Amino acid sequence: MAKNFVTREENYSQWYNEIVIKADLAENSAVRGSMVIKPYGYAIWEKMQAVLDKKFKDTGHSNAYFPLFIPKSFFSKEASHVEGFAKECAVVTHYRLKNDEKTGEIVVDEDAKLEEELIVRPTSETIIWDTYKRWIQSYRDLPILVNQWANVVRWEMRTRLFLRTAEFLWQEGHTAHATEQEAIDETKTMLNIYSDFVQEWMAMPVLKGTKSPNERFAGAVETYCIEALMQDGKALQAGTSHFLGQNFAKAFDVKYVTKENKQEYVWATSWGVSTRLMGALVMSHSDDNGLVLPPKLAPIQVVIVPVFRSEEQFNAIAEKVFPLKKALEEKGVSVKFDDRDTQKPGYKFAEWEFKGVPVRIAIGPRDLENGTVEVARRDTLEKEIYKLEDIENKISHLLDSIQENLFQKALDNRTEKTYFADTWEEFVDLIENKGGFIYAHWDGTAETEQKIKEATKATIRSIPLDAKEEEGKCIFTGKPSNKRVVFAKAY
RNA sequence: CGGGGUGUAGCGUAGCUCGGUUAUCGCGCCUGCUUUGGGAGCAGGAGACCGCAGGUUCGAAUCCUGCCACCCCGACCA
Repeated sequence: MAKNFVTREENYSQWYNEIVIKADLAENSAVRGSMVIKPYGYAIWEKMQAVLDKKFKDTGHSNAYFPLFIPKSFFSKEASHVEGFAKECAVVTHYRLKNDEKTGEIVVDEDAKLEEELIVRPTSETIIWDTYKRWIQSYRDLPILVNQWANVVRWEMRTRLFLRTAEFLWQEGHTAHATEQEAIDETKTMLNIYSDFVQEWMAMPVLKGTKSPNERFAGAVETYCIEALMQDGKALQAGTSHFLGQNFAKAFDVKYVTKENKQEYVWATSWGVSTRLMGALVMSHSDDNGLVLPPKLAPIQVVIVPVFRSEEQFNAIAEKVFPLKKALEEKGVSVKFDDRDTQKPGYKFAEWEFKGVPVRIAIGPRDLENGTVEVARRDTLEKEIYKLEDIENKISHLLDSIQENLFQKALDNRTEKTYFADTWEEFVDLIENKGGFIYAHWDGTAETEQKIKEATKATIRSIPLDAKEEEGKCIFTGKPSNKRVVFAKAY
C-alpha cells in the first residue's frame, strides 16, 4: 500500500478506498453515492448506537419511528426548511412498474402516477411535527422527548464515502417543550451528550460552539455543533443540536393550553449524529497500516494469534488460550482467537492491524516454555512480553491507556494545527499553507463570511461557547469585533 | 449541471497513436511439496462476451458514431 495516506491531504478519497474498503468497513454500492456497510464496520456502528441510545434514555428520551415518505405538502410548510433541502430531495412519483408490450422491458407504469408526490425524508421535522400536532393539546402533554434511528436520503451533487453519502444512517431527536428556556436547555444537554460521547468513546477532541447564520440548519433559530479536526487539518462537523424556536410549531400550528388556559405555540429542538461519525473515526486515528480503533468502540478488542508448526503444538497453545480468553471475557473484553490454520502468523498480524484491533496477543512455542505471551498495541505498534499471571488486569489497563493515548494524540494534532490570525495576510497564509482551526475576529455579518469563503474556501466552523471577550478588528473588513470565531476548510 | 479523466479476470494493470496468430504482467484464487515468532518459496492450474450498442474492414481491445458507468475539480452539503 502506498505510504503517507494520512498526511496526503490532496487525496483523502484515495485513502478511503485503500483503507476503508480493504478494512471491510464499506464498499461502493451500485446505487449512486450510497454505501454498503460490511459486518465489521456495522459492528462499530452498533456499538456507537448502543452507547448513544443509553445516554438518550438516561436523559428521559424514548425511541419511536416515523414514515420514510413525506407528502410534498407537509414538506413545504416551513419556508426556510424547504428552501434548505429542496435541491437535494429524492421524489417518489409512481407506485407501479409494468412490462412494456413492445420491448418486454420493465418500465414505469404512467397510469400509476401519484396524485401527490412523496419526498424520501432528508430529515423528519415536517412529518414529525405534523404528528406532534395531534399529540399535543395541554401543557400536561409536554415535554415530548423522542428519538428515532433511521436512514435518510439527501441527493447530494457530489458524494464522499461516509462523509457525504446519498443515503446515510443516523438518529434524529425531536422534542417539544412548553417554554423557550426548557427547549434551549434541551438543545445544550444533547450537545453535551454528543460531545462527551465523541471525546470519551471515539477518542476525538471536539470544539463546542454555535453556527453562524450562513451555516445554520434550515429552519433553526440557533444551531449548536461539535466540530472536529481531522489529521490533514480539515474540519468535520461531527454532530448538531438545533434550537428550532417556534418555527415548526407555527408552520404546523402546534399549540398547547397553559395552566392559565392560554393558547401558546410549543418550543422545539432537533439533534442528530450520523454514520459520518464512522468517517470521522477513520480519519482521526488511522495510519498507513490501516484502521486504528479506540478500544471502547472496537468490535474486537483483543485478538489472539497462535504461532505453531504442528497440531500438537496448536493443541498445547489452545489449552493456554481458552482460560486466557475466558479470563479476559469475564473482564468485559471482547476477544477473538484466530485459530485459522489457513493463514500464517505474519499474515494475521498484518490483517488484524489493518482492521484496527487495539491489542494483539501472540502465543507460540517460546511462550509455552516461558509462561509468557507477546502483546502488541495497535496505536504505537510496540511489542512487549507479558507474564501470564494477572494478564487479564494488565490487558484491561492497556486498553484503557490506548484509549487515552488516542485521545491525546488527536488532541495534540489539533493543538498543533490551531492558529490565531490578526490580519488578512496572516489569515490567507494560514488557510493556504497550514490548514487547521484558525481563530480570528469577524464582524458578525453574513456578507463578510460569504466573501471570506469565496476568497479562501474557509468557512466559520464554530463560534466557540467558551470564547473569551476580546476586543479586535475583523480580519476582512476591519470593523470591531468582541470575540474570535473559528475558521477552517471543511469536509 | 459545467470542466477534466478513466473503463481490459475478484483487484491493480500492459497493449490502443500505426487494426493481424492463442490479449500482457502483478496481487488474489485452486492443487502439490517445503514452510509457519511480521504479509512464505517453488512447481503446476483455473479465471476475460476487452463498459454497452451499432458501424467500417477479409479481420476490431485497437478506427468511427451513439449511449452508459465510475473517478477527480467546482457549485451544493451532516
